Amino acid sequence: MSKITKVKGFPDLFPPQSNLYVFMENTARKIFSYYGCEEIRTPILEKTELFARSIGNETDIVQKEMYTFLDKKNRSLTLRPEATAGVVRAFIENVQAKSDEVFKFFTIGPMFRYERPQKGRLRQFHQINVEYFGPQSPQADGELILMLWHYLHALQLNNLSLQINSLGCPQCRPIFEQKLIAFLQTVDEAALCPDCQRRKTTNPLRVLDCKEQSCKQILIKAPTIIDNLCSTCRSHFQAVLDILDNTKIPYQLNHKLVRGLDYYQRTTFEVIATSNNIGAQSAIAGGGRYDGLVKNLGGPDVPGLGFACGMERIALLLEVQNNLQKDFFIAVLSEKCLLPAMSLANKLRHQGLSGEVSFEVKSLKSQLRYANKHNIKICLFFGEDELHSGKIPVKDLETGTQHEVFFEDIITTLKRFLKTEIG
RNA sequence: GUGGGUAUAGCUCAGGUGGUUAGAGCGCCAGGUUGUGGCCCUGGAGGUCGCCGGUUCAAGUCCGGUUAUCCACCCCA
Repeated sequence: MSKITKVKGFPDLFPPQSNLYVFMENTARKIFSYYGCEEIRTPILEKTELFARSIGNETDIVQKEMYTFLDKKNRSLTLRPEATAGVVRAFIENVQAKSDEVFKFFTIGPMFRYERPQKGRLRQFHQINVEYFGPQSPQADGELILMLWHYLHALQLNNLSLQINSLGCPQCRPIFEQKLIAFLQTVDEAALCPDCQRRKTTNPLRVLDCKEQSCKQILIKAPTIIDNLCSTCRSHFQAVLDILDNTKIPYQLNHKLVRGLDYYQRTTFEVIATSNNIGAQSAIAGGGRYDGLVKNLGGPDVPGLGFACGMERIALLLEVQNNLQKDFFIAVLSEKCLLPAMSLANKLRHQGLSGEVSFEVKSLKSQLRYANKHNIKICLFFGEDELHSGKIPVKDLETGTQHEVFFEDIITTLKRFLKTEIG
């Protein structure tokens, strides 16, 4: 039989790699709870229209990266390429938002984009996503970034760079865009790369983060968004920066940081890893404010903001953990002992001890080798002698010391062994 | 969608200019005298050399195709 292999870009996660994901998730739950942020779950599958309307029909994500297909009744459905759209949709459908009320949610799960896989990028990838609804105050933008930084710190990540920018609002952004277009018309058309010649009219902001050296050269003299914000946006942005300054979070203003999703306005930010094992896809988190989005998707006019962390990319920065430590291993030396050994293991596990019991009789040597390789702390030898004597050898594999213990004393003895080891 | 690299044991990889029974390290299994691990020693299992076709007396090695995978571009987390 030919074997069936996984779908391209859809990963299987096994230990020890999968342990990193558990670590990232548990840390997120812990840190986010300090901020009053609660976990929600929304579907992986949504109506295609949701993404077209929120992310933007002209974006690359919608144009060429979505897993879109028709179901049995010819409805166009899409595997979510990002989380925000679905969360906003769910918020509108489930939450009766009163004015001034603040909601803080986070969600963890897989996202899907049809792209060519490379380092730090898969077709099914995983994100940790935070969304705030309600607050229009820059205090919220600040807290969100603080929380993200707190989280990344809790993961003990180093060599990170926080990049921040403001994209303005529907009042001031168009004016800036006109200025930018005007600027681009003064430069020699041929000096721009073909992509930018096109972007110049379709999405002028994107010209700003073009990677082409020639374009970068030209853009040095381009007007910046920050210099062209309206007074409201300007003071909002300054208030966010004040929070970062006050809490001593290092950041870099990045005039060229424009996001690839249309819904962002005002504050946008991105965290870049500068360590060398991350590969070319070095943005590990990104987010910002999306005030018009809830209304645009048919909800109330409620402000929103959030960020996403790419778990695969963060995983590249984490040390792979060792195998799980286990408290005990019961070596079984005779067929007659298989049943009582299992029964003993059962008792120990119900006492909160972790461990394994051999499923078959093998040489003691090989069973000890197994215990040694699997991070077992204490080994018990269960053979026919023990059945008769009522005592069992208990060996501390780290120190090598060994005692004979009556069966009724095993639990207290093991707990004592494990305690002294820690203390 | 575009470009480049790689494909040999469970894993990481060696295998100049084609030439007998395809190797190493790690891992796995078993032994090194009775029921005691790690270190060390010995032995063993395990591969249609990604797949299809071509050149040749002879292909893991050369050529073509195909698939998979990695990396990069584009874009994004």
